[in-house]
Amino acid sequence: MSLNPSKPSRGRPKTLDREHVLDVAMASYWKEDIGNLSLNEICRRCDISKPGLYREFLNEDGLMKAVILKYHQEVLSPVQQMLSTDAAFRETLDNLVLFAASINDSQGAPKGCLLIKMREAQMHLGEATRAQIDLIQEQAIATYKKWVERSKAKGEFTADMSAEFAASYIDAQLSHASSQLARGEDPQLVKRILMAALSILK
Amino acid sequence: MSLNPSKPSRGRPKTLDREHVLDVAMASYWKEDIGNLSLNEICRRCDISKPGLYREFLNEDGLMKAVILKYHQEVLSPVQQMLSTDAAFRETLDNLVLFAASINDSQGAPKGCLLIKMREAQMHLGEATRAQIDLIQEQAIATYKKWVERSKAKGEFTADMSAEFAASYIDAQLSHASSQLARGEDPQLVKRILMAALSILK
DNA sequence: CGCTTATTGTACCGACTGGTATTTAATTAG
DNA sequence: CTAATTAAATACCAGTCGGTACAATAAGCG
Repeated sequence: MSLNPSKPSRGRPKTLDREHVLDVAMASYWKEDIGNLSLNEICRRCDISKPGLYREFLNEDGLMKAVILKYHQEVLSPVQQMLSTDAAFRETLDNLVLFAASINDSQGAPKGCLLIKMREAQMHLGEATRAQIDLIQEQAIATYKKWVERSKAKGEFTADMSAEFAASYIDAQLSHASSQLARGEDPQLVKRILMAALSILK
Repeated sequence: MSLNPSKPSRGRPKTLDREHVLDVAMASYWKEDIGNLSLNEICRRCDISKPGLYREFLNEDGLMKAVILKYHQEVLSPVQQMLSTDAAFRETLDNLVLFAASINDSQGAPKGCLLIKMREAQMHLGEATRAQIDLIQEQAIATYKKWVERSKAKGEFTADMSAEFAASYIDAQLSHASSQLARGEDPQLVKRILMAALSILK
């Protein structure tokens, strides 16, 4: 409607590129120590003024919530979609491992999952950010659970445990792998540990 | 020698109680968000002045290193000793689980392992603290490895994996359990996940 | 009693934080 | 053109941080 891309609105035209700011902020939070990344630093990196950032995101909490939302849409959603396909359980499980342990050794590349990293950051995350993280987390567990239930129905999941527990277990192991990667541990070892832990599902 | 407890040394008598400070600091770091605990706050809680703390511990890095050292001596050493007994592998493994998932629901009680919590704190830990953490970590892995090797020799460990990998795996799972507890997750669920993950060793 | 030695706490430092009041610049509407 | 509207950036705020200069204090020694 009014969101017409060619909107000759009143006032001074906006130059702040929201997506660019989110890109820079996401990469920064992902790669570096979240607790030591100030808004001032983000502004410096985006070459925007601080009031500009506050006008766009309200406050630090707003920025981080927007970042985690973008991360979910761009990185996590594809994985969740993969869990909704009809592929064989083991095949999907392998894909999950590949995703979690995906190795990108290029210097400065982000390691692990930003969501997990934020969840583990004990720092004072704002309420909105925290709520957003919890929401995504719940969605993930629910997705795992449905996946396991479908696989059980197909006879592809035979381990003796509830779908509920299996979902928690899978989430826990993937989270841990991400956390190890973020800490800089050897990706090959992380992958082996993950595969060993998930082997109880076969 | 000269460390005689009754030393009528010159100068103004010392009133700063090093052990008390370490107790308070350890409990604080253990229970709360490490990144948001300032030296000022520690001083307030110990009722000491800031220069007093600096004289005793040099700087924040020194304090944290001293804390993690105390934690190792008081909390971790007994566990490592347990791993050096001749008890049956499974029995020791059960004890390990009990320790890791030890439930203390009293309000404000520390959850999880301080060492793991510090390792995960992405915040800028000082060099001395970081080195101390790495050292203890290496010791732990080495202890696990020896334990597995002894158990293999006794025929009590039959899983098809190297002692090296088993040690990493055990450490990883215990770390993760600690991390979950610190995050406030349900201790019963954490324990079930841990037991499931360690079941591949039996 | 000073003199020396050692520890104390007050009061401060510069740097940085999240957040904002205020002015200036760029555009459309009339 | 002027007025209205919107966004821009400068310059600031109070608060906190890790860390320190320095003077006061309390003891033994002579």
